[in-house]
Amino acid sequence: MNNAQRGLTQHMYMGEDWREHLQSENDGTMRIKAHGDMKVDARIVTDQNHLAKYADDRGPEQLVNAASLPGIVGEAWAMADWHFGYGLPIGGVIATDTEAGELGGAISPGGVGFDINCGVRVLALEATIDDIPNIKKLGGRIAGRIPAGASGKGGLDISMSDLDEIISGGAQSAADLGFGHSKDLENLESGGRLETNNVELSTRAKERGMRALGTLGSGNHFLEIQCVESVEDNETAKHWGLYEGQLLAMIHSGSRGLGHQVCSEHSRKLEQMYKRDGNRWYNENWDFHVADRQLACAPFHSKEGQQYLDDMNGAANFAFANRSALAHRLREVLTLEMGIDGEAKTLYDVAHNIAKVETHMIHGKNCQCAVHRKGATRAFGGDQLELNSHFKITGQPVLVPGDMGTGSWIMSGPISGQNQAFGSSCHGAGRSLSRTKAKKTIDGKALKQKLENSGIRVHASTPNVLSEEAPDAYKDVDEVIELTSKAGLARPVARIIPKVVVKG
DNA sequence: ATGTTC
Repeated sequence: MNNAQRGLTQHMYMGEDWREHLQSENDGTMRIKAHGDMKVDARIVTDQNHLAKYADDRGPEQLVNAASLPGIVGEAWAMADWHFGYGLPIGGVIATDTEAGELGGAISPGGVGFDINCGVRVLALEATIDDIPNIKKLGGRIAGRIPAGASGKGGLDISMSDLDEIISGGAQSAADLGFGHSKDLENLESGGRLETNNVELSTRAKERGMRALGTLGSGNHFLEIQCVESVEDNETAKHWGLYEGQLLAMIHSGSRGLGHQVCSEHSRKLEQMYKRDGNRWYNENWDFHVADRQLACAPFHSKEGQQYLDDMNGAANFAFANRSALAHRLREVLTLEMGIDGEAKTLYDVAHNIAKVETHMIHGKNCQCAVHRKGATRAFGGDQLELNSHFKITGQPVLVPGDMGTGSWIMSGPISGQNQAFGSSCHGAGRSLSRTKAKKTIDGKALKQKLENSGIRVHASTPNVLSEEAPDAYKDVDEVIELTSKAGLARPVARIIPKVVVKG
């Protein structure tokens, strides 16, 4: 039985009761007042109109379930691109008090997701579209250099000791191995490295990692050469060196099979530690109840909680190194084709599937939290100590991929202070059609032709991935950005359109 | 998301 099937047979939902507890906040969000087992209110970045469009999506039920997690604080959030996921909806943000109860509040693999440290890196080129002599040729060269798809071929040749270095050292280790510049590091979330104490990855997880460094993966992962279409915030764009007509490269990838293996093993182990108790699930060692077995969790300070945190951080480090390796491969092509390699500077690199220990103000008091962001981008204010001082007067760049036909956005966190969603923002447009439904209804070949007619070069490993990832399979990214902005989570800086799309 | 089923 795979994870999805295991989940489907064992989860338990609270149904549609939440609709009776729903109220509009008229600030780009709606609130579900705590009821039943909920310990906190839930907030969805949406409005009546937007919510009605996705009435079939069971994400809000999952958010209600998450609001009963042990040690949860503040509110359980869903970003504007939310949709149904494993346990917690994609777009979910939950924070638990690491010091709640005897061993601390919950840390949950399902609250992070399978692709640990899936994230986005943007490189800013010192070039415009007119500087590319032959975009078709460039697209072909990039597609030839960047392995994409589920084949698992084309990873960089590394030794087991290289892999161990990467798991503990992240992007720094990738730079040491010759993949990427060390000057990029200050523009990566957490410097491209999360602290690990005692990572114990399985042989299988490591085997999957050995083959995958420098590969894009499939599904919604991509590499795009993009063009800044419009600047919405002149001052911020100028400070970041962005201008209309400029070329960017956006890399969207994660920890590949290694992270998937880590999530599978920990969620499986924890799920087995919960037994049915009425319509909930119970672990008597920790006296923890969860509404959905897919939200199986351990206390933050328990052996199991700390081991997940360590292994997750190791997988996150692999993902940072993977995006470094992908950027390195891209720079090699740009050098060859355009002679502009080293000038492709890293604007930023940010995770959108991760749990991090952060301090946040809860009811007027500082609280150390395990912030789970699952399909949610960190969006820190400029005064947060972790950020490169370059972002002090703007806030952190928030990189939001849209879909391959419409465009993407670069936003910014607040100039100072933290937003109300634990310093988080949306991570994309959000799916509106399931992969299965998209495959059935969208003709991949016709879509490729349509995109190419509108000036977008598309390289995809299979026609199916085009159907699954078609613009029509996604929500309207501009509407998602507008709601995010209205809720005060992040502010739009620039809208970006694709020129070359490489997809798995 | 995923060597797309342990």
